Amino acid sequence: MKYDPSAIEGKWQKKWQDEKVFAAVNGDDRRKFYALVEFPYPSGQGLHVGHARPYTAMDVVARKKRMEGLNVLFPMGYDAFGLPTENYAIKNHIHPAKVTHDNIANFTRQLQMLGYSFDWDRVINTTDPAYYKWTQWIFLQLYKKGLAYKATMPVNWCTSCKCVLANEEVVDGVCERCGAPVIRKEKSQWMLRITQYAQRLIDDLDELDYIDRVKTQQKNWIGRSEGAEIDFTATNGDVLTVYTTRCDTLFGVTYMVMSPEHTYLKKWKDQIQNWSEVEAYQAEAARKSDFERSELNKDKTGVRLQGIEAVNPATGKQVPIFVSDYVLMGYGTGIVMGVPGHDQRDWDFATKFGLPIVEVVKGGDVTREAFVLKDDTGVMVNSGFLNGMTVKEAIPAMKKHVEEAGYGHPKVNFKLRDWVFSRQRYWGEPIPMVYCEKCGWQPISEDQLPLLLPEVESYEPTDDGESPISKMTDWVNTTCPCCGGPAKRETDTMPQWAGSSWYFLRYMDPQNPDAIASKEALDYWSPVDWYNGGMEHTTLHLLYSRFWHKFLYDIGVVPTKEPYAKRTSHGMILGEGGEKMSKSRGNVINPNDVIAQYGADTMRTYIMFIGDFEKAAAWSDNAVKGCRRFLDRVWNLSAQLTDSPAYTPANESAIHKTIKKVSEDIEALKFNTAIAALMALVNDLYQNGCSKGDYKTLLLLLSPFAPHMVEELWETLGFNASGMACQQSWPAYDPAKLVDSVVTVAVQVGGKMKATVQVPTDSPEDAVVAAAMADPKVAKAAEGMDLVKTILVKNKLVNLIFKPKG
RNA sequence: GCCGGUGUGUUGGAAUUGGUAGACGAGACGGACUCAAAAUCCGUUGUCAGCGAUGGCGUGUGGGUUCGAGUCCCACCACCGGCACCA
Repeated sequence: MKYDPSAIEGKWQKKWQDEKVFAAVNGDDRRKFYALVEFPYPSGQGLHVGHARPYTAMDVVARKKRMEGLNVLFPMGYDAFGLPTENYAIKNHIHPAKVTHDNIANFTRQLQMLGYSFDWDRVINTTDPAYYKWTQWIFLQLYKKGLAYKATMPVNWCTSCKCVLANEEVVDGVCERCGAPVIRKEKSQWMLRITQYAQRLIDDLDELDYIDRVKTQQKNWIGRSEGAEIDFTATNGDVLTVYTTRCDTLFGVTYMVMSPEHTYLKKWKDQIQNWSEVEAYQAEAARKSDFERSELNKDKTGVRLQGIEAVNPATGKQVPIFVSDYVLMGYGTGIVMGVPGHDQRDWDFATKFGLPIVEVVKGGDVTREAFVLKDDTGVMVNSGFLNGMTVKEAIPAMKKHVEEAGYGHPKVNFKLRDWVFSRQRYWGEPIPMVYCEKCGWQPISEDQLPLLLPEVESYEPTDDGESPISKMTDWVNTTCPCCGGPAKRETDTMPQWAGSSWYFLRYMDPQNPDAIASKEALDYWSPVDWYNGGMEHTTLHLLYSRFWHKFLYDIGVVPTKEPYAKRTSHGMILGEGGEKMSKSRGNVINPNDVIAQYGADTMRTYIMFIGDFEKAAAWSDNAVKGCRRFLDRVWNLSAQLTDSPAYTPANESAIHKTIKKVSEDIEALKFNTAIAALMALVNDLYQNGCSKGDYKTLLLLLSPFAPHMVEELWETLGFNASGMACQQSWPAYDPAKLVDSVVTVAVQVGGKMKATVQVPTDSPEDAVVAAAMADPKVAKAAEGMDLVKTILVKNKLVNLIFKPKG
């Protein structure tokens, strides 16, 4: 019989589902293993090969772990709130809930066609009120602990989505989603105090098994820096606090700079003699987007304040104060001390405005550029009591000094900003807050959850920048939970990232009406043992969900400090020729087409074989054919088996080696070499003949990759007395069988490869050298020479060093 | 500019972590089967020189360490990803 995937794949998918073969069991005695992949956003385009790579990888892991006897939780769900669905709904006048429902049905069908071993009874959907009830509940807990607050501040505003974006969602000055320019806009927003967790989000990375590039990227994003805050005094008596990482250069300060947004400016209005000039500069700065301010305009601009100066606390000298947009209000204190000798930006500014440049660290030429080195090569000069110290000595000395003198203290700063949590859109979780003129913002009572998203006529974003829900006066007008008077509901909704910040917890107990999940379920399954997902989520989803989880830990809801014990990441799948897959390039591969042409098992095997899992890989139709050929060869081999249940002696060592290789490679994400090893084994089995015993092991090793085909063969060959292939124990190897009786040893002469010789395994050095010397090529090289040294690498290599005789 | 990563045949990629470079695929070429094609099966396939056995060269470039370097060290080049006026 010929291998015909279309005839067998549906049959096994149905069987796995009907018999709930992959159900995870809460509280089971077996050791648990929680394998997680990022749940998809159910877009209208359906599943693409980019999903198939991580999903197949973790499916392989999950299937292997089950065969190893573990109680595996491998769930799937849908992260369905968000803009694309809403935009589609607007365009086609279909309710987003309906769009979501249809897209989910399509995704589910596609996922099932690939034969993934998800526990389909645990599917979740972030737009389900029974789910987002708990997203809202978590928000209320954050609010109660003071971690959610409303603030009016300049925010990132996407001009096309007409919506606020988080810093993490702005890429190169444009909206991460739609590519439209992002401008600054003053808006009152719900914010989450992720900055309060900044230090812990860095520290706790140390205990986690995350790949290094994820750790470093998170650390860089959080951006910790150690420095000091130092108080200067203005001539009008106000205190000007600056943040600096180079307090050693305090004697080199020749001016101060304030951000145009600094509140002192308004306060000083009457004392600033050139106020109109300052005001004009402020207005100009406000007009620029952040992008223009940072990217395009590295040329320094600014205005000197007339009438107020600052006093350097170290020297007592007066220095001028400037306003310049190279100082950011959002970092440090919004005021910077200008040290042009040792900071390139300050040097540029000082040069432009003709300010003095004082050298306080020797080693460079401050007339040409700033000297910024922080190592031991620089020695302090022109710096009072610091003179003669290296920079490394001067920094702690100065920190100590400012603290004792009472005008400063050590300070740690982070680049991480608080998380802007409001979106002016319809398709998201309503924020369960009410505004009362008398009582201010009030949380709705928990027994009112879920606060349902109201039906509206139009999902269009409004031109005034308010959510479409704001037009639903019936819903908006409510009573104050505090005083019972008239009040209005918050009409902004939560961002896309809300529902995904805790979804892995819900899988543990997906139907629980009384809690996120039961304590027993949380205790049993926490933490996620292995989480694989895209690098693009490192500073978004991954950071946000760690933050929420730490908060839930603090309030006693979850049992672990961290949600994910292990995090790995896959590379992108590119189109044929190495270009990014996109509709406009017309090089998108649809998994359905691949399944129709070659079968799901070929799709799965190829996507694992395509290359290094962590690196980007280009699709190749020809290489897909190669994987199908491999599966055909496995299938056809079943027609020529010898009857023996034992391993064929000629294959025995190869089989044990393959078991070891495949087992280890799956754990190490080296799926490509695991499959290569299976291919090599099949080549051997064709060469040496294949017994039923040989074949059985081959099938088990192949089963995580090509499960449908393996089950079919398993059944037709009558191996199924003890159940399906996926229910068998994972094959074990015997270390004793890994070694061959004879090994091939490479012979080098002076480090150059000359020959190979066959010797019994573990031969002693003299025997190997003797065998090597017997080789004609080696013998020729040895003519007229003395053997002065030999180096033996057991069972591998021998290197012979000769010297001319005499 | 800063941080991280990568660089190996025609091609996707291997290499037990310092020990036979190019496993396993793809492609190409040759052969078998076939009236023919497809499929399948069997070979060959880094490069240069040579009819040949064989020899030289070869993992981005240049140095170094070592008996031995794709792997370690130094300097550089190219590409990819992240961050970027963060004081």
